[in-house]
Amino acid sequence: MSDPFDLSNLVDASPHDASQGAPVAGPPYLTALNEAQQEAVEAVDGPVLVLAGAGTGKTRVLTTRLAHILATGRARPGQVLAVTFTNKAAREMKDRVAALLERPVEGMWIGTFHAMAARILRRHAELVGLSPTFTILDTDDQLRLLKQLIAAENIDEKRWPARVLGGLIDRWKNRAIAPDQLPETEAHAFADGLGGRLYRDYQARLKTLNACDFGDLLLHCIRLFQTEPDVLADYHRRFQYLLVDEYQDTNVAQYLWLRLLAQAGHNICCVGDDDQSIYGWRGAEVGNILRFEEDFPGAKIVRLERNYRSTQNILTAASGLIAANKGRLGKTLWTDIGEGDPVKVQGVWDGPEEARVVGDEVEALQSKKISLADMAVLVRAGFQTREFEERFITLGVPYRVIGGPRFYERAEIRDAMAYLRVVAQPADDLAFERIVNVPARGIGNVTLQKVHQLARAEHIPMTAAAQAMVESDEIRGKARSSLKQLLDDFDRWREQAAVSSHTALAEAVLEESGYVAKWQNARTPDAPGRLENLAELIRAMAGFENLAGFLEHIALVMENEENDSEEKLSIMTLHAAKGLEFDHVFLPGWEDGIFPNQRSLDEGGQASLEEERRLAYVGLTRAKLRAHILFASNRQMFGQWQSAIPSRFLDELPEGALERVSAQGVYGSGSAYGSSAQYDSWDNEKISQRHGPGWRRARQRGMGQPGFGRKGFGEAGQTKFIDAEPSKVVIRAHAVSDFAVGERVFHDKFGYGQVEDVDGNKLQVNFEKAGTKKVLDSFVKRP
DNA sequence: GGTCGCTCCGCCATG
DNA sequence: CGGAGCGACC
Repeated sequence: MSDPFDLSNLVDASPHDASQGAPVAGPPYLTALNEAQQEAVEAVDGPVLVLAGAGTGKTRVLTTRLAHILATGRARPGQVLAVTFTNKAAREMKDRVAALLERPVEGMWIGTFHAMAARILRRHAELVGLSPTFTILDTDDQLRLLKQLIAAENIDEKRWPARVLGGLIDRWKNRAIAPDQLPETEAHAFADGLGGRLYRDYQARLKTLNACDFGDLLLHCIRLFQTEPDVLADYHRRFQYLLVDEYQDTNVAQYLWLRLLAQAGHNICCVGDDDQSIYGWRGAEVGNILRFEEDFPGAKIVRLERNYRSTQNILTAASGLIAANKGRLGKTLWTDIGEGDPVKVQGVWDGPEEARVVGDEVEALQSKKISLADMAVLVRAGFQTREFEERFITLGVPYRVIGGPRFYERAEIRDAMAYLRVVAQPADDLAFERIVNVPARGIGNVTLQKVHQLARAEHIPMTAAAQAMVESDEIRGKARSSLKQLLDDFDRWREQAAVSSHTALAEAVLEESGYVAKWQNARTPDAPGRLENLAELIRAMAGFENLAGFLEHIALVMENEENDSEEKLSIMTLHAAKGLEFDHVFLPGWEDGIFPNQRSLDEGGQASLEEERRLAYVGLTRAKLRAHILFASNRQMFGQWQSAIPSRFLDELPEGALERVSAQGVYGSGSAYGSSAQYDSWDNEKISQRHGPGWRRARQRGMGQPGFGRKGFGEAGQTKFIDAEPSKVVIRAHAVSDFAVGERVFHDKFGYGQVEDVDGNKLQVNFEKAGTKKVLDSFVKRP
């Protein structure tokens, strides 16, 4: 056989000429790229920032660049490090590089930041005080640990919830702040100043448990690089080329990690789009991408602005929207795909109606032989998926929710994993606690507390403490015999682990522990599904060499894998949709409070509003052929009806790229609310004919949009227009309600109430039955 | 120790 | 409204 990595077939006679810009016909994979893309691929030496707008072939550039580096012999697969944010992106990159090279790629370091950091950390765990078998805790383990610590400090967990502390620690770690570096002011953010101490306690506990949380994977790695120059130098030699996807989403820790690795060769290529930075809430620093040239002097910047994905109307709408943001690097996307259909903006009565409209349209598309795989519903928040699921179930439309509960988050999987973790690592107290009485074997809270106490006092793992207590007389009766049985079982499984395969071991553990029997005997309807999941777990294990490798995979990678190939419509959050594209995209819930999200606005102000706007931009630019935005007048939240106001983003969309569609009485005519008009005008075609073209004509005459959205609300409102800067017109500030504070009003849904505050055309009304709510003045009338 | 039913709280996005 | 968590009761 020839060299297993002989790539000469991919490269023309003189491979290195490509970098010299010699006018030879490049390798075939290069000629398929446009000029900017080629530039990004061929600039292999020195730092490069590729500003890749949505749909400009970013992934193609990344993968081609990787293939190019390998094919020209600049590096062997093991000398390239490529990091992404999601497992999906990593997988795609692997697959596409393999496709380009026409062979599977092995030995390449392609994966998420966390997976790559974990891989490095495993090799040098002792240097940061861990053993190489360290456990990676997920959020659930983390939470239980924090609860214990909070209880140990006699802090009221009701007042200072563990999840809040978890969130704080997470943010500190995103910013690479160790407990001893925590500023006093930050420590005070939790339990009157105990935050810092709890953070320290937590890190100490992790160490005794030989465990890491997600943030630690990067932080330990950074510390390793900083304190062990030899190790770092080794990685400098190893990684000749670095590639970073979605650079705009890197946080401080990831940035430091990258900088340390890129210190030597500077062959770093970062790809990103500041307009798609949507992870500020988890510590992403847009500053990283804006600062790239300073960080890497002499960096080459390549802009990808030719969009291959969307129609001109979609791009116009998206560009118009994002133009309202400040502090952008600035890009102008263009396409020659053609104008396409206008972006549809539709107001509906309420949430169920919204789902119905989308469902109807999906069926209409289906009847035109359009595949469900080419359609997606993109929502702002997870809870919004429900109404669509219900509707699609009713209609019999196959769908999948992407990013729902993960496989490994299911209780039965976590239980099974806990057993295996204790086998692999006896010091894993969290896992031990989880399964010590699952299935129930008479080891109650009292026994557990005793074990806990001894373990703490002696600084030994709980399994060791339990062993000691079984041998002494401290525990009696059933608890003692059960505990002894369990510990003996673990001893036996550990012996077996040395001799049999990990799948056989897992089967034995689940069987002999009585865990399978627990579900077999359960008479609940979910039991068969859980058993099936356990079987799936064993099947998934078969693909791994050993138990350790599998546990790592589960902790970092495992996703809900659908093995059926049926075409389905996708429902997912906007965050999950980044990087994807669909012919037909539905964007429901464009209402102030939902999108932009109120909590985001409350916490982050202007910066958050801009991030929300980028999210809207991401949503629109997922669409290839058609985008359909919806908003509802009434929305049920926490089981209560709320009236809703159209998203301010709707005002920012350039009119020329839109088709506004709205049922009369829903939005548009203040007086029609509550009249019969709303019931007879659901037919979209009819409404469109009746109102849509009229609005567009009106707009073209420079008249604004009578009868639509905020701008038209309230007959008393004065609509002003500033021609020079249409996108900056703040009409709502001028729309003044003629209701006065103190006035008694009537609302169809909420009944009678008293006006407490007037803000433009928005009223704050204290309703007698429904309490204080914000409503638009057009929704109430004088009694 | 397990189960039922009550209360409370959330619904922003993630590896 | 729905799920988690907790106390009362079996």
